Amino acid sequence: MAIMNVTLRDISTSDTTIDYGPLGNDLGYMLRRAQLWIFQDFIRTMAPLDLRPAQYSVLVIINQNPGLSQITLASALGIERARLVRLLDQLEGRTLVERRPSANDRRSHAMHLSAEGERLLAETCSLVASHRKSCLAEFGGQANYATLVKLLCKFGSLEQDAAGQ
Amino acid sequence: MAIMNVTLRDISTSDTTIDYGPLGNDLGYMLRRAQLWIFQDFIRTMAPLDLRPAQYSVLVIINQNPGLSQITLASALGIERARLVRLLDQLEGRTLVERRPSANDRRSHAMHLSAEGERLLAETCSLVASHRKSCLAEFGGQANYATLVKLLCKFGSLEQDAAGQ
DNA sequence: TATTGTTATACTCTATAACTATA
DNA sequence: TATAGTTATAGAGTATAACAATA
Repeated sequence: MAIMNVTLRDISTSDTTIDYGPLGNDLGYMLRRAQLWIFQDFIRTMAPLDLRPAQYSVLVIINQNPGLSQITLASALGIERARLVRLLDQLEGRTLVERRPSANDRRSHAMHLSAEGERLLAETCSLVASHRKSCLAEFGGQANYATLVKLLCKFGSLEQDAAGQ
Repeated sequence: MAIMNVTLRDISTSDTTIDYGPLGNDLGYMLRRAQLWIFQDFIRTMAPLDLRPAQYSVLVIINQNPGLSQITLASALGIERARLVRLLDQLEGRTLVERRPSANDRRSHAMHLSAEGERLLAETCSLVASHRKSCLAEFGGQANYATLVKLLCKFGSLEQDAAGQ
C-alpha cells in the first residue's frame, strides 16, 4: 500500500523521508498540490497588474463573449452567482468591466470590458506567457503540459473542441 | 487564439456556447476546475465519516509516519504551521489524533493516531474506493487516471518513488 | 539567536439562504 | 411562480506577523 516517498527539499536541517501512503496515488491530492503551486506562481507573475486567477478568468470570458449575462458568466466559470457579484464589484471598481443594461431583459446585465479592461487584458499576455514558461520548467515540457490539459478537460462538464493549438 | 468551446450542460433554458479563449489551454484553470469537482465528490462521498480532504490527508500522513512533528507534517502537506494547528485541534477534539510530548525536544509534539483514528481511517478505505470509481467514470478510465497522477507528481517539490502501484 | 507550536488578523473562496425587481 | 442580480452569513483555506517556551 506504500506508494510514494518524498524527501522534503526545503528542509535542510532534517533529511526526513515522508511516506505518503495512498495519497501518493490520489488524484485529488495531486491536483491540489499542483494547482496550489500554479496559482501561487500565477499570482506572483501577475503581481505587477494586480490580477488574481479568478479575476483573470472573468476578464477572459467577458472578452471572448461580450454582452453575456452574469448568470451565464457564473455558470461558465463554475462559480456561484453571489461570488461573481463581488468579483465584478472589484473589477468594476477598477473600471475594467462594465455592467450595461440588457436590451431584452431588464433584470439582467450585459457584461463588457471597458477600454481599460481590454488594455489590461492585452498586457497580461506576456506575463501569462512567462507564467507558462515557469510551468513548463517545473513540470518538464510542452508535451506533458498538453497531455495534462487534454486529460483534465474531461472533468467538470467541460468538453474540449476540435481546435486545440 | 480561440481554443475551446463549451456547451453548458446544466443550463436547459439557453444553449449558449461559451468561448473560453486562452483559458481552454490554461493548465491552472483546468486544474482548478478538476480539483473542485474531485473535492466536491470527495466531501460528498466521505460525508458519513464527516472527513474533508485536508483532514483525511493529515490522518494518512500521521498514520504512515507516526511520531512526526507538526512542522514536519505541515511541510509534508505543503501547508502553514498555523493552518495545521487548527486542523489538529479539530481532529484532536474528535479524539482521532494525539499530540504526545516529544522524547528529544520539549518544544515539539510527536503526532500519533488514536485507536479511534486508526479505526476511522480504516473505514475510509471503501469510501475512498467508491470516490475513485466516480473519478474514473467522470474522467474516462484507469490509464488516464494513472497518467494524470504520474504527470502531476512532478509539481510542487514532489518526486515519485519507484514503487508505483 | 533560532525553532516549535500557538494565537490573531486579513483576505480569498465556497456554500447557503433570503431579499428586490423584474419576467 | 420563476429568474437575475444582490446582500448577508458561515466556514474553509491561505498568508502574515507576533508571541511563549524551548533549543
